[in-house]
Amino acid sequence: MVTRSEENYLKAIYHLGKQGTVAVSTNAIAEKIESKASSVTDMIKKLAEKNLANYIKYQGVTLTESGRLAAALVIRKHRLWEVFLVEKLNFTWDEVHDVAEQLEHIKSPKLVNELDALLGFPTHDPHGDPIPDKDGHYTPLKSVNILEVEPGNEGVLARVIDSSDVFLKYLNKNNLALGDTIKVLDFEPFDHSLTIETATKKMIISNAVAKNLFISQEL
Amino acid sequence: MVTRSEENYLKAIYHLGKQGTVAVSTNAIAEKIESKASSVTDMIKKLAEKNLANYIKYQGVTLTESGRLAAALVIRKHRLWEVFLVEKLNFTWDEVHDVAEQLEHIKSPKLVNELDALLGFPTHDPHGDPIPDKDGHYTPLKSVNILEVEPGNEGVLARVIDSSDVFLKYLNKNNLALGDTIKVLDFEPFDHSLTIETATKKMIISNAVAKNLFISQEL
DNA sequence: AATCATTTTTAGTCTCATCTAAAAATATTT
DNA sequence: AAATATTTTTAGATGAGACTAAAAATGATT
Repeated sequence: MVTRSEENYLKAIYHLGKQGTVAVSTNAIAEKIESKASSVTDMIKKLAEKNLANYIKYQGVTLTESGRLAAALVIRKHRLWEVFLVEKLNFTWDEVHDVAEQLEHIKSPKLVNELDALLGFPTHDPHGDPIPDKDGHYTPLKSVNILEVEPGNEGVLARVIDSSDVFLKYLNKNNLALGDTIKVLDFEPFDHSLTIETATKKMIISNAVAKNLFISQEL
Repeated sequence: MVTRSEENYLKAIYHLGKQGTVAVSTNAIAEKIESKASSVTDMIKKLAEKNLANYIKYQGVTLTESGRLAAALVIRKHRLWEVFLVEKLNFTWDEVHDVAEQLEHIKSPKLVNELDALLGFPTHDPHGDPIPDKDGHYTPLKSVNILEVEPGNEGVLARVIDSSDVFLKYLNKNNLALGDTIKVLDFEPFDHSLTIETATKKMIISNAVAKNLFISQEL
């Protein structure tokens, strides 16, 4: 049995180390999970013991095949629940995270599969992140940071990185939502801000905001 | 903060002691929760410390007003999730219990209220048990065991007690479901079995089955 | 009322997941 | 390459929540 706490560590390693393929440092995990390095060392040992992680002292940690799968399945649940909360229970995308963080640990294969079906087998969560399938696989969205788009080109807002309350509220306030078409008009070299145009208006976004917006140009 | 474990104890006391109004023994709780009497004593002390329970050594335990509310809200969540699983996710009523046992501990007032709305504010769960409202109140179903019904009278199947797989499968096989109107035709003193009549057929049910069927005569 | 049986409580131990403080290893700087 | 700084690990402690075994209280029986 993988405990709730172990699942959280697996998730952190998965996110920090490109699906757990790249070694992640003890401190990085501690920061992500908001714990202390010593706690992380303890837990990593336990994960290695259970064959979920590869660990060499002082060298950081990666995930084994089964660790990677376990992490992906937790992330799958997290993102499916996020879709459910937004689509069926009228949550806004800045409200879903804490609840999904609890729901992702519910253990019931049937529940996950039925939830998936109820939602129509979604491929992305409300933040634009891809939802892994039952085998932990997904096709990463080919999205590009809006700062790398040449002025004059446009695309669909496909993903945001920061999922803090303030940032998502900022997006709401400015009528920016996933799926919106955004055209890049101008890049300002002085402060690295961007002028963009949406269906409804023209606006200037700071570099700090732009860094968090990813658009997909295909679709 | 009420922990998951504390919630389980509150629920047990609530169920065993008529909403926690009647003193419940340490042993009874231990049996219900599948733990040991010593563990129960420890936990009861903690609940009393938090003003959720009234505890006098060797005299059993009752719930305080806030303990009663806390327990009712957990039960509310449990039963709402059961409805959700059956109505939206194609669970059969014998599959819901374990999962609902996990889901009932999710903390999010918004989640509960929205779920309630999504389900159309149900008043009873799939087993016929009433769902408490936000204040922990509910009108207990005035249902009576079918063995206590005078031959000749009828009612609506409102509640079943046994929720084991075999029993629920038995009901399915014999086309008996909650909401069905059942008329009692005859009581057989020899083996305490009953002859009943449903919309579709006449049948004889054993005493063991009859003990688990409750019908409501108003509605 | 005295003995026996049962229930409940206490005392002490265990595991899990965390922490602090100190020691050890690695990385960086001069 | 030595000294200093940073990171990581170890050692030992803590709090939940559970357990076993023994002691204390209550209840039942003669």
